[in-house]
Amino acid sequence: MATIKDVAKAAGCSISTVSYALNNDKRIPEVTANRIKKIADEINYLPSAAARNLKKQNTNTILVAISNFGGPVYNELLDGIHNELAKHEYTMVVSTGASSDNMLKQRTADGAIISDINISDKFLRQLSKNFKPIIVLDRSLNNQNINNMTIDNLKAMYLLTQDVLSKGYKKIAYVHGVKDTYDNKTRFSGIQKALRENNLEIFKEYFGNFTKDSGKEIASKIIEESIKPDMLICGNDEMALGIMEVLQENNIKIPENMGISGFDDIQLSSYFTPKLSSIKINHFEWGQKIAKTLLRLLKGATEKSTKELGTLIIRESY
Amino acid sequence: MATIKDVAKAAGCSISTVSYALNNDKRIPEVTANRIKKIADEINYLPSAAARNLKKQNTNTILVAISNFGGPVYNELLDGIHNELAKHEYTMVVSTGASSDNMLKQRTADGAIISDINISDKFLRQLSKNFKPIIVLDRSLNNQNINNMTIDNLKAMYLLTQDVLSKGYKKIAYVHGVKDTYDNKTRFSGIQKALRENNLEIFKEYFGNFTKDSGKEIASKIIEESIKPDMLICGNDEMALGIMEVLQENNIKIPENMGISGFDDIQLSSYFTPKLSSIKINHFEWGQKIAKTLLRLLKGATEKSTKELGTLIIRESY
DNA sequence: GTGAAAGCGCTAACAC
DNA sequence: GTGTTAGCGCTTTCAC
Repeated sequence: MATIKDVAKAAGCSISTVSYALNNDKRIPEVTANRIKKIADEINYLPSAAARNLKKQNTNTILVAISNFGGPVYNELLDGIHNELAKHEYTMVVSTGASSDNMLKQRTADGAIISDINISDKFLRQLSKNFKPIIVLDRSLNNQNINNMTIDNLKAMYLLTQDVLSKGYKKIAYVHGVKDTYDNKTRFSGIQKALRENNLEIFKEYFGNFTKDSGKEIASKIIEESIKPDMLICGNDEMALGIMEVLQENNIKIPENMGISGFDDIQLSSYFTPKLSSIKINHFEWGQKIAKTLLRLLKGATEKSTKELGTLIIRESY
Repeated sequence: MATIKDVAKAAGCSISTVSYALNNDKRIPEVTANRIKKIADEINYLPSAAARNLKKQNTNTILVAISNFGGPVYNELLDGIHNELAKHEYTMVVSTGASSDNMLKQRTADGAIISDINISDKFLRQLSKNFKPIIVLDRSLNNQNINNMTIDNLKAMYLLTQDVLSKGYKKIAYVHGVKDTYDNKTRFSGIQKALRENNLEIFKEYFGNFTKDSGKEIASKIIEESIKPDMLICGNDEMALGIMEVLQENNIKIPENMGISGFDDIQLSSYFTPKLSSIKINHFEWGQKIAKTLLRLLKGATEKSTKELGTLIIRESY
């Protein structure tokens, strides 16, 4: 590995001159700078991030921590964030699980975007003491170094429930995702709010974990029940899809025998028969907004927490 | 930010003792070590990756560079790689576009896994001079520091084509993905090999770019052709899905009027009507294999290039 | 068992 | 315009 010293030797100058030249400092005449750059290139020199980061006390990198790569919701969000960050010469890096912990602890990034319920509030609060801007997408957590930008789950579910009610459904059940998560709780709150305003109560609650498999299990239970709900509002699309699959295999017709709705509007949902009604979030745009906010935070700005609005997509499932 | 110095001061010992204690060096008695660890914790000390990386000349991090987050094929692959790497205390980080370039150049990782055709062979070869193990998944590139682990496209497509032939299809067309990519070329070669062995020739070639939209465009053309193929072998599922959508809208029945096949077996393909026949790759397991190989490479082992086998999934589309 | 000190590869203040 | 040098925060060799 060639270092700045090697370049200096090859160019017959000092390492500071090399450093200046390579960083386009105006004091070095263009001719000299170009000569040095050429030499650096020839001996295959690439600056070491470790040394530079240590000296500059920053990394020019943003970490995005997600709960897993397998889910269908992150893709566009990540592309949106990256799209915006790249415009500003920031490097974006994505991690999950233990890797996120490591990256966060070691301050391998100048800022972080968190969407991983496995990372505890406590850890994040601890971290925020030494780590500048953190934006959380999956919880309501706030302090001088932590901002939250969440989806307006409550409002979206409130609207959806009102629409469901207007279609005449009476026995409305909610299919929970992971119980204590921010998304699940606020989604449920939206339903309850709409129900309450209509002097109704939730007919039944089922408990899943946001996965398709948990939806299937729930559907198996529903099939055996003598008194069934007439509408299932699900915490997300994946559970709704799992439920529909099993229900239909057991000759329960959707929406004739039972209505169902999801949340997220993943791609699959519009291909399923019947097409799933859901709440659509423009994840790409949301990602861009998040990145823009982070960039402002990095510059020292103070930002308010925001809520991203979803739009109700009514298709065939209720 | 607390540094090792602050810990030393607080503990009333030297920084070397702190370093030893924190790294579980056996020379430090457990009592002392625990006391120091507790103090470090109290003052919120976390070691700096930059300093440590600079000193140790490694990062304990693996970079995975992919072409975009939007595609449906990477998810399981990434989870597979991470799953294996995490077992060995490595940090995995994923990047795309310019971020990948930056990470690679700056040696922010000890090794890299590349699946991004936007990164040139030349750049990779250059990089391999200073950067230890690189595994490429999307091309056939080899030198002492670069290994390739690709999908056995040729074999898979050969098998698929033979199956297609056995079903009686005669006018077989190929829908290309991005023309000069390894995946596209080798997939086409597999088809040609099978055709040749049966004294047949490709009936027609269409040119897309692996996206659903390019599939739609191609379908629009096909509709207007007076002499149509009776079978479309597509370079991947996404194009096949796009084609099917448009074809069906125009009353061309699949598989009655025209057969079609994909490659990758993405989740959507089994939900589409008709269900798409494709080549399935177990991306999670493949990811694990890749990580294991990389880990061995990191230890200095020499590895041969490998080809991951796909399995033919015959459903309803031909 | 503990500490002093060198040094990893850079940046930037300062001197000339 | 160019060079000298301190120092970022660690690890590790060498003394004691």
